[in-house]
Amino acid sequence: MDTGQRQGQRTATERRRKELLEAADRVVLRDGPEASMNAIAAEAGITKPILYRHFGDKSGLYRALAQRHTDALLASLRAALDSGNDRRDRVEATLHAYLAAIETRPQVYRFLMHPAEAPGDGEKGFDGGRHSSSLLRRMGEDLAEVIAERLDLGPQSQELARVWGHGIVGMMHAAGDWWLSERPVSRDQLVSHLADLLWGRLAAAGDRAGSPGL
Amino acid sequence: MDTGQRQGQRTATERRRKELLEAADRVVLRDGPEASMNAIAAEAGITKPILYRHFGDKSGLYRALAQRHTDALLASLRAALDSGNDRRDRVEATLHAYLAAIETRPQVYRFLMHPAEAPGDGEKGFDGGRHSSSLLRRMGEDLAEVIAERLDLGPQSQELARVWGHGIVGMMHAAGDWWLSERPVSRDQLVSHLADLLWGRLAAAGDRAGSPGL
DNA sequence: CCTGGTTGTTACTTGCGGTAACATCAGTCT
DNA sequence: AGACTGATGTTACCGCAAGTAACAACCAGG
Repeated sequence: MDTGQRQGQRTATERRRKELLEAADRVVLRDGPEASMNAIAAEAGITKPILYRHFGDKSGLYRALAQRHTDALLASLRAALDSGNDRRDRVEATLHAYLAAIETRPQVYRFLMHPAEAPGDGEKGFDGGRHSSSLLRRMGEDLAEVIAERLDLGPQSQELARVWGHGIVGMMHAAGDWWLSERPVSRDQLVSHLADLLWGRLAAAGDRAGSPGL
Repeated sequence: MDTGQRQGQRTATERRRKELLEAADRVVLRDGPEASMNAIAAEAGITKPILYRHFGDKSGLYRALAQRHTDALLASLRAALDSGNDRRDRVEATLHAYLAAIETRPQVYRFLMHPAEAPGDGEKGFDGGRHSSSLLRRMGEDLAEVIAERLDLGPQSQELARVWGHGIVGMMHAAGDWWLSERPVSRDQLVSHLADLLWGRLAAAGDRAGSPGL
């Protein structure tokens, strides 16, 4: 049996792959998501074809790269969802975890939201809005799952949970993106304002005097 | 004085520009945002350099192209915000307007959210998350403005309005994007679920029996 | 007639993603 | 030992897209 050797080879290739991913990571974090395959190969001390052997094409590399960061971020969000004493605490902790992540490593964040899709990416024509980063989708689905399993939402709970999951994630994302680029308020304030929004303060607020009303 | 002639030239070039934009529009709607400058030029019956003379570079063309659609969409959203009888009606009408737009013209939607940024796009390095489409930002700012001028939110109303504007827009966007690609529910249901979320039903829902609580 | 500006062209450069063909070295099978 | 396998690595190339000269033609006004 040659599994002994096969195993050795296997782990060796995987170690190599990991090294390549780390090199790619450095380059992407330094040069942004538009980093060329040549640049990444150079950083790893090799040449292009090797990258292609390991990852197929650019989007393959980027997917592998994205998954590591995505997994890490999702784990921290899940942890935050299990912390705190009441629901508001948990929601605020999760928002904090997300915002802290994008604040401390904006390059990673930018990369994750912008997977730099392959130019010739399969079917053409009416394919709807399939552009979005898979991170948003995964976060939305994960949150939906948590909501569905922990909250009692009556008959349509499945649909509701998914809509809310994606909606809340989108809210967090867009607000975070805007906040990151302008920093008009502190993180604490941002979190608190977003939680207020989720707690229905928009519906409860009074119309301004003399306005047509909202 | 040659202003007469200059004016004539001026309007002529602008008419030409408009024609070029319309050709570009057709191509982008047919081939997606990755349409090449060559293809666009061919559709317009001319060659590349003319496009470059009019729009500088690809991102210039795309910005011009995006602005037309963005303006149209924003106008329809503003109209929706002024319709209806109570606040919930108005919010639902706005959600409907947005979702109807992306539903009936997904290619336009995809293009707007994905401006296909120029490869060498200016400053490098730590530039935070400046990736996002300008449409989201404009919608967020517009909504913030409406909220601030119509709602009485106490002392921090400016901050609150902006956070909410971007947050709500992000919620609408992410939920819409997900919905467009999976179509798990009807548009009416989606709108109603999202409005429920904004109306604080997440905070009000009860914990499921036996769950750790959310 | 000639000069200046606009419209258009062809032909080029540069840089990217991706691939083919070839060389090499390590361990395995007989 | 020597042939076989399979991974690592190379150079050199293809095709294509963005962007840029450099040149040709037309059409005013002096």
